[in-house]
Amino acid sequence: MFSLTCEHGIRSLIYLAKRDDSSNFISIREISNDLDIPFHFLTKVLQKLTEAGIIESSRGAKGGIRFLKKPEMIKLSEIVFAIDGEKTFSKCLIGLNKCDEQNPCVLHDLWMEPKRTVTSFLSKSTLNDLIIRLNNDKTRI
Amino acid sequence: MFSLTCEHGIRSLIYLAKRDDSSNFISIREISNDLDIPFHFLTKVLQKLTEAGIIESSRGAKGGIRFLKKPEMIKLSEIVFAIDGEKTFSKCLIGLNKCDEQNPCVLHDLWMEPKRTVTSFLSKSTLNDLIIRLNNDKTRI
DNA sequence: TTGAATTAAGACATTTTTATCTTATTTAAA
DNA sequence: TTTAAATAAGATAAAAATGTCTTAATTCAA
Ligand code: FES
Ligand code: FES
Repeated sequence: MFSLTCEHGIRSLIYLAKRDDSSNFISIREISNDLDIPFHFLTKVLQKLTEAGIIESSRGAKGGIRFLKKPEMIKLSEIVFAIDGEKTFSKCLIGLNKCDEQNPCVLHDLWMEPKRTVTSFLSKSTLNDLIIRLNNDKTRI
Repeated sequence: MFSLTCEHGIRSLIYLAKRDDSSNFISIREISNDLDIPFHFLTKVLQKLTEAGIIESSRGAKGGIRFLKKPEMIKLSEIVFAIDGEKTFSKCLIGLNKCDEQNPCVLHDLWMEPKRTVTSFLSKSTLNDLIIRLNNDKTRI
């Protein structure tokens, strides 16, 4: 559903939201260790989120990343769009060049409703909505 | 959402269902030309569908592929599972090793409903449900 | 001011996906 | 029986995604 890169990005931000004291930077090395994501791969994933203005980074001692936006304002859809691209869920299911009412493929009409529930899930869910679930100690990142 | 391979598979079967006279084989070269899919790539895609028992193939003159099952019995989910794998929509959204009520990730609960609408769309839609939409001449494969 | 810690950036390697090419096998019909 | 037509299968190539390594730049604190 999402690229591996995107999965790493989502998990990192959930981790960050859980740990966030909103003033200090959290080191990428630490995220990498705790979430078991290859360090150098992760730095590149997080650079995308930095470019997207979701987080900011600082080099050097005490460096790392922290939120630019508040976790209650960061929607899952922003993260997915920043990493996998804006068109992630608006492309035609069978890869035709356009996807709209004027140019429907055979799947188009039937796909609209499930598509709506997916995109609404992504655009309604914020990082805060997600981390509260960590109160249940079964729940994993 | 689907791999390109899977998109090609779905489009080919829709094309086949539209053309099917159920007794003759339709040549892969023809499908390749009409749907603008690279021929040798397409033969491999269709081999997966043959292995899955959805279609059968015949070599030689007058060869090609035809349905083994009736199009009204072939669900979109079968095609997707045959090509992209059984777990295409049952894997954890953020890539954790398990996805069930006993091992939920932070997204799990919120994902269940949109996931249900997607999987139900795939398991309810048969090839026949799709090709009737081709009566509308706007509709494309 | 220097050194240690840390991310940025770019080169490189590996794996997976997508695409092409060649040869073998099968089928139908002349 | 021979030939043309077609898919099967396997080798190879190209592109994209994933993963690693090295060097540069930056930051903090001793
Ligand atoms: S045109 Fe194919 S899903 Fe909309
Ligand atoms: S455990 Fe992650 S979606 Fe179910």
